[in-house]
Amino acid sequence: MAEPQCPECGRINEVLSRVGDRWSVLVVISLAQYGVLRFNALKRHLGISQRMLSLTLRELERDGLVSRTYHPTIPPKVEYALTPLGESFREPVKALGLWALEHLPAIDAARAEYDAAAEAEKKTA
Amino acid sequence: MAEPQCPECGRINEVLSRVGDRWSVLVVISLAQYGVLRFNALKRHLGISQRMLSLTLRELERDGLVSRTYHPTIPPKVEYALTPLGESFREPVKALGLWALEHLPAIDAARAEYDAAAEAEKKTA
DNA sequence: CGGTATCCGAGACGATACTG
DNA sequence: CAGTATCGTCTCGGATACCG
Repeated sequence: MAEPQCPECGRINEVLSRVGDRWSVLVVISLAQYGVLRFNALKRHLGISQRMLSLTLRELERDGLVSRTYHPTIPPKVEYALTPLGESFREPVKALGLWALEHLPAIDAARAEYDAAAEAEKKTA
Repeated sequence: MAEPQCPECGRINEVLSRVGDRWSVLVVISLAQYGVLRFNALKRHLGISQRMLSLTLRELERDGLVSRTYHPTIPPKVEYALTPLGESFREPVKALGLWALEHLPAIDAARAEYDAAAEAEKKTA
C-alpha cells in the first residue's frame, strides 16, 4: 500500500496494531477489574484459547502494559497485573467498553434496518 | 473455544469485532476531523487499499456510524460523514487515539528494554 | 499449573484488472 | 471518480499434543 498522506494516521495505526487487538483490550479490561489474575483464571474468564492468551500476554508484557510475576511453587503460580502504563490505558479502554455496551442495541437496530433495505432492493431488481 | 465465564466480555468482544478494527477506527477519526470526505480523499489520507476502504465503509454504514451520500454527477461524487451514532463514537475513539500518540514512546522504550533483556538471557544460556 | 510446539483452516488484506 | 471482482498471500487463531 501507499503510505498515508497523514502521518498521524500511520502512527495511530501503529499503536493500534500493537495494543488495539481484541484480546489485548479484553485482557486489560479484566486485569483492570480484578487487579491480579492467574493464567487459567484469565483463560476461563475470557474464553480465550491457551495459545492466544499466551501470545497476547507476552506482547502486553513486552509493551510494558502488563507485569508477570512467577512464583516457583508446586504447582507453579503466575500472576498478571497492570503496570502503571497499563493503568493509564484503562481510561480510554473503559470509555470504549462502555460505549460498546451502551450502543450495541443501536448498532443492531441500524444493521437490521440496513439489511431489510438491502432485501427490499433485491425484490425491485 | 469455550464460552467466556464473563458474559460482558462476550458482548464487548462482539462490538469490538464490529467497529473495533484498525481501519474502522481510522476512518471514524478522519471523518471526525474533516467532517465530510470523498472516497478517494479518505483513501489517500489513510493509505488504505481501495478494497479495504470499500468494505470498511460499507460495514460502518451498515452499523449506522457513517452516512453515504451519492451525487449522480459526472464524474460521480460520493460523500461520507458521521451519523449521530458515529459522532457519539468520537469521544471514546479520540481518547484512544490520544493515548496512542502520547504513549507510543513509552511502549517503544518498554519494548526495547524487553528485547535487550531477552537478548542478554540468550547469552547466559 | 502454566506454558511451548506443531498443524491447519478461515478470514484479512493488498495488488491488479475491469465497469458505470 | 467510485467502486466490484478475482486472486494470491499472509496472519489470526483454534485444536492438539507435549514439557517442566
